[in-house]
Amino acid sequence: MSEDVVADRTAGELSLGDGDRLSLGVAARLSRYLQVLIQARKMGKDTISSQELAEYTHINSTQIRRDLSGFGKFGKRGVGYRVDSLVEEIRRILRSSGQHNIVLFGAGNLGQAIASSDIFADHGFQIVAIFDVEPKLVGRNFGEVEVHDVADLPTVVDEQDVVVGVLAVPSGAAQDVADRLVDAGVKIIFNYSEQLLQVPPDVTVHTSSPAVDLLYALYFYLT
Amino acid sequence: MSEDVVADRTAGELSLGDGDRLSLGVAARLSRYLQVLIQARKMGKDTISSQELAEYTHINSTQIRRDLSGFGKFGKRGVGYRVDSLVEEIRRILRSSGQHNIVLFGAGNLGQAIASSDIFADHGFQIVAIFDVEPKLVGRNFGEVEVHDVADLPTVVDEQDVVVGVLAVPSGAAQDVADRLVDAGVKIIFNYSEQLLQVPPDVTVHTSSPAVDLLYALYFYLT
DNA sequence: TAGATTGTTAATCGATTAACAATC
DNA sequence: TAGATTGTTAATCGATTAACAATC
Repeated sequence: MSEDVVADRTAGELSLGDGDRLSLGVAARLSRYLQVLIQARKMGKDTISSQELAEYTHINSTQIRRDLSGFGKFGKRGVGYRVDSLVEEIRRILRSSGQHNIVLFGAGNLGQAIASSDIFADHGFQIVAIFDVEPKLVGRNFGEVEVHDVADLPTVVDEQDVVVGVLAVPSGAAQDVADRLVDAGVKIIFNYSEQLLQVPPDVTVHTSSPAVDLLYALYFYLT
Repeated sequence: MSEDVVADRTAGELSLGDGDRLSLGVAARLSRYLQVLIQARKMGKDTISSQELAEYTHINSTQIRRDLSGFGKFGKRGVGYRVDSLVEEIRRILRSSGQHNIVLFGAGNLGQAIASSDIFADHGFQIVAIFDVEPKLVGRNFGEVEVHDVADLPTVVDEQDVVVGVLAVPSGAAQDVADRLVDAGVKIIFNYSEQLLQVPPDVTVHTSSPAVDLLYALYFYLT
């Protein structure tokens, strides 16, 4: 099932079933619903109302019902949405039902924290390898993932169909590592450093920015 | 200057100079411009065009010029914006020129990574204390910040005017720590765990969700 | 002058919200 | 039945974009 999506893409297929591409806004919101739903499921919740989803996502409840009803009648009036089935529906819509292999660069504090947590695994992202320039770390394991030598990067990316690279290295090393990831064929870079990265147009960089999020939250507290 | 803002707020003042509150969208975008500008400044850039800002933020360049021109004529035609002065202008608009004291909870891998990095310091957030339930860690220093005993939390929050608490603890401990932070008087919680947190209505929770961001980026890669 | 880039307009599109009938 | 919550409409508001004169 899930491999088909990747296979289709490789084959140049664009229309994968449901027709048109989602708008940026809808895709972003569906992703957030999914996060809350997965967590709610972990907590043993069977059903959830649009109102509850609104509280956790800070998205208006009417907007949530509107977004969901655009794809089908997933809810039950007077009850809410079944958590289980809604997770599956949204995954189907986002084409994220499958497993995706990712690589992690940097085995310092941050890299270890990421490797040991299940934040990525919970959403279908499997870390297949950690890379670090420090030879002493090569061969060690963090959270069941082995640290590999940098030289293995192209092989791993190629053989394991890796599309995403997570960058957990100091700012000074970020551009160099990004270049290596691009050369190896990675198409999405998740940047935990603050460095502004230069990449070719077919590569997407997403920079994590907790302080910016905080600034934003603080503005609304201060006003 | 900057302390006045906080002081005003404490005194219940709402109108701080420029008049109306920004819309959610404008505030979010200005925060992102600021992040890129600060980084660009570090890299020694003097001026930046709306086109360059667009590349780094993924926000349309017309939108950027529009956002900025709403507050004044900050740019120079044919040249772009001066990085230095634009940083100051946006900080003024966002009322974030000052320093804000924050506390960090959790001195594990993630907590140490946060304490040692300057991602928060660069944006005017100073970590005044780290807390951890593990007594062995109390008294140790990470990145010039000392680990305190949990019992000191209320005092630190009160004496240092702490509004923001950063949560870098395992999911299982997150709700308990959130409760402590709320009791101590923290108003904004930055949650790095996946736990869905229950807080009073006057407290804002922001949950970090790298996997969700990735899901979203991947959707646009797959389609 | 020539090239670049801002500031601004106008037109379109999508997001947001309140309200409420349908129905579990 | 009574209460709750969805699905949907209609009306408004803000975001987005192309285009271009102004001007550095």
